[in-house]
Amino acid sequence: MKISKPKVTCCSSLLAGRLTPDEISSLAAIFRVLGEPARLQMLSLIAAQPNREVCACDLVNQLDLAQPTVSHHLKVMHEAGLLERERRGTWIFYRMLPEKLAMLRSALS
Amino acid sequence: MKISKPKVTCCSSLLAGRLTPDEISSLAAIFRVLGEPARLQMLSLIAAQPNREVCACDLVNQLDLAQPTVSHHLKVMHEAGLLERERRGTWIFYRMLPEKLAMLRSALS
DNA sequence: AATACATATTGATGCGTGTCAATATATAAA
DNA sequence: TTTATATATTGACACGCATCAATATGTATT
Repeated sequence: MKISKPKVTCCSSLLAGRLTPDEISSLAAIFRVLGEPARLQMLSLIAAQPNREVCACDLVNQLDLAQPTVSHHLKVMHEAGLLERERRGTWIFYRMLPEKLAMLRSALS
Repeated sequence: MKISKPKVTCCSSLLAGRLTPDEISSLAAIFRVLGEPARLQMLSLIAAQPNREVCACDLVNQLDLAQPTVSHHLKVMHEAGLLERERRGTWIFYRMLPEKLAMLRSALS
C-alpha cells in the first residue's frame, strides 16, 4: 500500500517560495489590522482577562478612546476574523479567535 | 546545586498578560511594515531566490513599481530590521533577517 | 410607553503614507 | 574627466483611515 508523502506546508509561508497575489493581499490585510497600537492594546487587554473576554464598555473605560472609536476597532477586528462576539443582555462580549494568529505564525515560519 | 527554573517566556507575547506601551508600539510598528502588499511581495520575492538575496534593480524589474517606490519600501524594511543591505559594486543587495520574524512569531504564540 | 444604558452608525476632519517625476548621489569603466 | 548605470532623496499629490461629535439602534426595566 502506497503511503502518501505528507505535505510539509499547510499554509502560505512568507519565507518559502513565492506567494500568490491573493495570499499576499489577505496576509497584508491581517497584518494591517494588527499594525494599529490601539487594536493591539485591545487584544492584549482581552488576553489578560481571566475568562479571556471583555464587553465593549470595559474597553471604553480602560482605553482612553471615545466609544465610537472602540466600536470601530472592534468591528475591524471582528471582520478580520480575530474576534468573535456574543450578546448577553445589553452587553456585547468579545473573545479572541486564536486560529488567525496561528495562521499568521505559520506564515512567518 | 540549585538549578534555575527556565523562563518560559522569552519575548512579549500578545496572548499572555498585558503588554507595556513600548512593547505595543514597537510590535505595531513591525506589523504595520508587513501590512503593505508591495512589501510582502518584495519579501516573498527575496525568499524565493536561491541565495535568498536580490539587488534593488531586480525588484524594480519584477514589481511593476517605480524605482523610487521600491527604494522607499526597501528603506522602510531595512530600518525596521527586516532586511540587511550589502553594496557590491554598483548594486546593493538585500537579504532577509529572520530574527524579527521569529520575534513576531513568538509574539503571536 | 417611557426611561436608562450599551453599542453601532453616520458624517466630517486631520494626519500619515504610498506613489511617482525630477533630481541628486554613488560607483565603475572608458 | 566623461559617460553610463544603480540607488537614494526631494517634493508634491492623492487616498486611506483613525478619531470623535452627533445620532441612531438595541435591550431591559419600570
